[in-house]
Amino acid sequence: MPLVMTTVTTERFGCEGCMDLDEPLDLVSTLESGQTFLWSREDQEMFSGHAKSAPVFTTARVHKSGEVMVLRVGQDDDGLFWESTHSDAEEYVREVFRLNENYQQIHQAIIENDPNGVIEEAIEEFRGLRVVNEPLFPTLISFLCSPQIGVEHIHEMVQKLSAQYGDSVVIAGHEYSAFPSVHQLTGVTEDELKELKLGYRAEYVAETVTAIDSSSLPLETLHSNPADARSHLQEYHGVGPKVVDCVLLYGDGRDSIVPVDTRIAQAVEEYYPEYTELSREEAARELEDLFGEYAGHAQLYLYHYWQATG
DNA sequence: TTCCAGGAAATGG
DNA sequence: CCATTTCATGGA
Repeated sequence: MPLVMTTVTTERFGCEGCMDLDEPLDLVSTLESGQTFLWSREDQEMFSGHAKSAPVFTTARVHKSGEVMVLRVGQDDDGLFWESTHSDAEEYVREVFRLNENYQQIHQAIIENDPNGVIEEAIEEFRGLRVVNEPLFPTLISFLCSPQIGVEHIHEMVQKLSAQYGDSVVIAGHEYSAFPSVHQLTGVTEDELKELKLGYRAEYVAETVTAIDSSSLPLETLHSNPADARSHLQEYHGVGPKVVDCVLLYGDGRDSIVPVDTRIAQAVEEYYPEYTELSREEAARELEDLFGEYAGHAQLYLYHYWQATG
């Protein structure tokens, strides 16, 4: 189990840039609402020369060169700023936050398909909330850890997995760890995972990692087989109907998928009562039919809207 | 102490 | 096939 530990002596990450945003982006609601658990809010000032009122978020992940890339983002009135160990970090930022998407078009599509106007209200209230586009494997393991616990607790588990088994770098005395690869998690026992307080989810993670590792096809091939991605993922121990939908929406860029959890089920009862009698799986497929190509975004706005009102 | 937090597997009808 | 129970953990 190779653990890469690189010490970088520079005070700063070395590279930085900024982007004007065509559409609003709310980092807090986007990164702290249970879509992704790969970013951490850092209690420190914004980097060089920018306002320090807004929160700053940091992640570490494996760069395409194989090195660990640390990436930090923050906002002020001038736009979205980033600093990183790697000069091409903007590509990663654009991918995660879908900065190249036309959000007016996405919003218009789901508003037009909504029979009762809730989605339009939710978009108004949560302007800047976006569906993230994160890597597949970390997203799968994250949501394997998600049943019956809160967002903060899931985040803790994911950060512990990263610190324990992932590659890391040290910058100015702070260690940043990327989420481990399939290979790095292969062979980790259920007991070791329970020491990280995964509880009964340790069994899910251990068995799923083993299954992926021993499969002849890499996990990423799911992206080119969207038709049977759902049934394939659900063969993994611990991956049920809701987890698989989260993985497809947040970890495979499939905008039309509608995960239905307890909160969405409550929102359906309130705003789409014609689906109340259906199972969650059936309701999910009906909502996808209703909202169309960008139904997953409608789900995210509805999730927040119902949290705020209920 | 009890209840709940972005559920899923195992069991019993 | 559907409904019920059980599964660890931490925080309120």
